[in-house]
Amino acid sequence: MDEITSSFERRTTADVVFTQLHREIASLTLLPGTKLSEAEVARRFGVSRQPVREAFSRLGNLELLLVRPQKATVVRGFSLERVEHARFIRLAVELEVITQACAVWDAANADILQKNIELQRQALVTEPKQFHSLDFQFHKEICELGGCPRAIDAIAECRQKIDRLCTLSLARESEATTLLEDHIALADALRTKSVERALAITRQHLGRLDSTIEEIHLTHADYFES
Amino acid sequence: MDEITSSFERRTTADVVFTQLHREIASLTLLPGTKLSEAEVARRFGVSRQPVREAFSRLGNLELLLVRPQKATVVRGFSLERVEHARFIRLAVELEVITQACAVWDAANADILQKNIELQRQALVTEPKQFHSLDFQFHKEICELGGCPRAIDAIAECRQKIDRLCTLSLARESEATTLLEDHIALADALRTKSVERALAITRQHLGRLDSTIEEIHLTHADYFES
DNA sequence: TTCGCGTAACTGGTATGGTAGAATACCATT
DNA sequence: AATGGTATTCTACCATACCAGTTACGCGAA
Repeated sequence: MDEITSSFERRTTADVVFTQLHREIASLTLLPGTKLSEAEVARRFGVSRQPVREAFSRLGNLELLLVRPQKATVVRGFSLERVEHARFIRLAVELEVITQACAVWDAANADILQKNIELQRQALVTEPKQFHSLDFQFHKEICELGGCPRAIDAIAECRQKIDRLCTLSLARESEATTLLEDHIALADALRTKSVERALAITRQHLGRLDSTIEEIHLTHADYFES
Repeated sequence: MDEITSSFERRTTADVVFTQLHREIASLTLLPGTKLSEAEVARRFGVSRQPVREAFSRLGNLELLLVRPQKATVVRGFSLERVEHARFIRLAVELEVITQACAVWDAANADILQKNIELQRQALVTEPKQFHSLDFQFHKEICELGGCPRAIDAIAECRQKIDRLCTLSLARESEATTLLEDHIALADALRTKSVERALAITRQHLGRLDSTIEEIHLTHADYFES
């Protein structure tokens, strides 16, 4: 999740400002449409405007901020187009990961994945909060064991864009059971190397977000840009 | 500093520096390993260090520059891992685009694509240089007609990373004939909505880059990082 | 000659002041 | 009251100066 907090390297002031602002935007502490100014943020953090500027630039690259010359910079809202694009890319990548994983899958891989599923099952009843990180871990292990270790980065990037949106949904917890069933089915399809079935499950699995996205689009239309 | 660089939007100094440096890096005018310093580039463009800094930051985000605190900034070399990752993502996206395109393809779409192919055929004998832009256009039209207009952006992003590498290859021209044949076969598969065949062709089509990449990895090992 | 060390010449990061352009408030005129 | 032009006040952008690490070079000693 946190490729940002690669905390070994020297952390510059700009890094600190960036990380904090990123957190606040992603968690919707800063709502879409909020106006930010270099000077104001600089005062808030007790630093000069330069590192703030740097942070703004990076957040702009991530499409979290809209900074236009000589005009106020604002927190970007959601865009159905961008969210659907991210969802599309993630689907495409996951499908190809599954395809390649099926080609190399063996019993050892299946066992490793099974262990993760057991943890998910436990988390579902004891610590639902932890389920999401296990979910991520599940997909990550498929990438790594399937021979596409870097694919998880692309997936995480897409997830990030969608997750900011899904923070608004209330129904996420109740879906965990369904997601776990998907994971079990997917692990089984992998074990038997049933490519077509694994792909179909993946499509359905990722498709479950669509209703959530649609719901939020209707209930929080004011947070959307276009 | 007020040269009318590009018509409508106001182009900041940082934009100009970024665009120019990007061009030079992508075209290998600036070779991997070349050391750049903010001050030096600033002098070269006759601007202050600030816009240069901004440009460096953006190029760093694109993994074209490696900027490390208190040490010299260098033009990043190639990395087989990064190139293969880009190739992987592109393949994944193209495959899913084809899948979705097959689902909605109709005769009108087939005609539009056919026109492009005719142009490619002509370009092959008259203006080989133009073939590559038609190639891009071909894939773009599939995206748009297939209902994934933004997918071409992701594809272009991957292409960019690979193209910088392929500039080093001599054999690209001779491959054009093969690529055209792929395009013809792909268009045919789409017209008949043969999903599996279209996917297989796409895999083969994109796989043709592998030998080129491998060749360059061997002949220009010094431009590679890891 | 070779090795060790200190210094000087870099590097990018930060702070601050000033500038041009865009938005807004406000007053004059109709 | 409605509207047009103007002045004020925002904004991000750019330039300059300074700082803290890093590197490289040269000098002196072994």
